[in-house]
Amino acid sequence: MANAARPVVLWFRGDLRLRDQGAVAAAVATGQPVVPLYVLDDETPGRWRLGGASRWWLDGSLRSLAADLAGAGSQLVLRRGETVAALSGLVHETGATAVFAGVAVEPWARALSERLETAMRQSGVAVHWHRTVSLFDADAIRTQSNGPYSVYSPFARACFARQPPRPPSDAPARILAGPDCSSDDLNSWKLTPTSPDWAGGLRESWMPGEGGARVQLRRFVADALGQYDGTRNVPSVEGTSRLSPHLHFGEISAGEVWHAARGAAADTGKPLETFLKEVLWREFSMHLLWHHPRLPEEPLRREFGSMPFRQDRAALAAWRRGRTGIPMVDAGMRQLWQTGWMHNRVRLVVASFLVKHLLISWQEGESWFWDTLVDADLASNSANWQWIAGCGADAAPYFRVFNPALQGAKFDPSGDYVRRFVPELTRLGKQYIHTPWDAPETVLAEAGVRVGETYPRPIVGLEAGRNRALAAYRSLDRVGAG
DNA sequence: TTTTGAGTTGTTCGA
DNA sequence: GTCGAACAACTCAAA
Repeated sequence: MANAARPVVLWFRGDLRLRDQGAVAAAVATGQPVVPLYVLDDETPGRWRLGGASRWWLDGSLRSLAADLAGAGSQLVLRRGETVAALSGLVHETGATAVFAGVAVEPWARALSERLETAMRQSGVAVHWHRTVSLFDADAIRTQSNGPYSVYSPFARACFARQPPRPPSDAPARILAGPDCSSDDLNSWKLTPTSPDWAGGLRESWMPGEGGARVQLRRFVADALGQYDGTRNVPSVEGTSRLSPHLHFGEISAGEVWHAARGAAADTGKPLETFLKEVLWREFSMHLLWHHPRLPEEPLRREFGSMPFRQDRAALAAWRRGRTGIPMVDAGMRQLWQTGWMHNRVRLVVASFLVKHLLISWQEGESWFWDTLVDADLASNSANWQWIAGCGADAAPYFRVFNPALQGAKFDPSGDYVRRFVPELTRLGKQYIHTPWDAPETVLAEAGVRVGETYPRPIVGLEAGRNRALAAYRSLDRVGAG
């Protein structure tokens, strides 16, 4: 076989797109046939294997990618099992001369990259890495003393001071087809639930895939970006970008999001800056995970390791299912359960409630989010849970305890968000929608609400829970941090 | 090396 | 009803 006819393998991981994807462009630029590959590896990630909602999303994303590849004259190969074995097998079968792939930030994925490189080197196959998920190279943003950042603001300043990301590059029009290879049938992976089929709400809410990502980006930039400052905190309004799952699966590049926002919002200075800072929070989370690989498991500030968290299975179950008796918390947890996503503001409220009012460890919340969020992302999930628990980078002071009733009154004053997800309270007016336990009997009767029967009594008093949390935090020994 | 200013997202209390 | 202070001290980043 002449060398020019030998193919290269294009390995997709958290970058399931053809547009503005460096590994795709580089593989095509070799002029050799390209064998695109996705590997479903449930062994390597350990406890961070894909959760249920993520699997549902992945199914749609892979169908979209396969269709787009077919449109370019190529065919996606699906393999299941340990990644290095799968890749080695494919390289051997096809006689590939090189592998092109994106750089990942998850610790297990980084270790995998190293093992792959070793294995390929022994076979004389080159591995070419490309930055496909972040705006900047993992090691590029550094303090003046050449260390990693652990405070967000200077990190963001450093990002803004750098060359902005390059304009997005187009998807290749044609991809030279490789040799025929065996591929799994995606249906055999059973990524979508059947009995029971709990994904109805997900199907209604989302369009996974590169096409869906671009539709969502255009919609956000046209409809919501101009008012982003005000409406992003109002959960009853679609004021946020809702791009998180698309970004997590790499269906759209962070650079393209950056450019689309800049281009469209030249005259909306403040909202644009606020939105770009949100994009940089994602970047900061990746930065933290890169430099602190234990971030998903251990508190960044070690003195929080002795936090007296409680084991309370009943309370944890009530939180998961949205049966705490606190409307704002229950609405958020039910939105998550039904749609695979929760509004950012409400994530803060439910997370603070779990960790502080219920005094249950942030790792429990992290695990539940991991299984139920379509945008579950190891870096963002762990960094944000640590932040709300007070043990992370740049964390909130311990006495900052969100009051879910007050947060509801402030950001969902009409109660529309609560009523959408907590139908038991549909007929309750806005005066008591966030505090039904305070409502007079006549008001409750009129609304058809019986606290303790049709809707739970609060599983913890807001003031009692707050005081218990403050006492627990005060008990920590802050001497000798780190 | 030392110093200085700054640090996502809040709540409560008392004047 | 509104407003400022208190809630703690500590660590980071940069000059």
